[in-house]
Amino acid sequence: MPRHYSISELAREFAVTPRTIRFYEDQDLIAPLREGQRRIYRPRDRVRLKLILRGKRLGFALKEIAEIIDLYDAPQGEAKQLHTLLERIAARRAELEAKRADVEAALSHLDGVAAECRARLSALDDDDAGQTRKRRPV
Amino acid sequence: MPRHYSISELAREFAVTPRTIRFYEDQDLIAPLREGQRRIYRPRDRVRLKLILRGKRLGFALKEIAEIIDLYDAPQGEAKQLHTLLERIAARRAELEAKRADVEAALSHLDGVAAECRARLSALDDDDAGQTRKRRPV
DNA sequence: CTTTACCTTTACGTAAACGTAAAGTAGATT
DNA sequence: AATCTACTTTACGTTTACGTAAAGGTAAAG
Repeated sequence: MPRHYSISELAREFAVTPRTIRFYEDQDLIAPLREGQRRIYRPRDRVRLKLILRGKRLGFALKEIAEIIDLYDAPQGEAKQLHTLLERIAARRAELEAKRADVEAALSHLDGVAAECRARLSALDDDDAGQTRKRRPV
Repeated sequence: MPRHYSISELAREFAVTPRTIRFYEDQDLIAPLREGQRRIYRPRDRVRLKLILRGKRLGFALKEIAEIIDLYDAPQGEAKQLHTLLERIAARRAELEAKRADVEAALSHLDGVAAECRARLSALDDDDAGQTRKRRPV
């Protein structure tokens, strides 16, 4: 595994444009090293990008994603800070569980429609059978 | 339960503005009746709005949501159409399962951070105990 | 030495999803 | 009759998340 990546390497891997990655940097979501003028992305930068894109797929805004990522690489500090960190993690957990509930609801709704769809299909088959006997019933 | 709703009633219930609901109508996502000039929303319109908002929470664009909703109230038609409908449903299902996987990954990642956080806390407690004996260990 | 392949910054453009104001309508209330 | 209250349309404004040139730097290849 390479120690670091160029911007277009990362762009290719995650199917985004370099512009997108530079934009995330501009929004302080990622902070690659520089080698002269060029950006050098370490594995941890790659992980951050991955987290950003996952957050996007789940419908989080970049600002929210920034807060979420901050949770990940901030587990330093005193006991009090660790406690507030745990609270913020719990809040994010709740958001994610809500999203999971939404996904489950959407899935079961979709399954319901599919079931009805298949029912209509078998009804059509039955009609067909009653008239022409061409298809076998389910 | 009321047979129908005004736009501001729906807006209140779902915590959006009337403007938002009118916008969805402009985008052909919803089509209320009219009583003179006023919009009248039936229960099915309310359900549609609910589906729209759920789609939004999951990060779908309004155009995608339009296609998804079309799946729901289109289960009419011939066998061939029903088959292509089933295929499109399967495609949406795959998208939703991918989203669910993303949610699960994010949740377990978050749990990992929380665990590390608690570990650091107990380490701090241990240090404390070794020095002052004030807190009990976990 | 020039071309090629990447990279850089700067900056204006754009699509999506509404926000917000303006100006008017229509029914209920005082 | 006048004033609310809730609705309407029209239209320009705004934020987010990039797209898309434009103009230039740098190192390797031909």
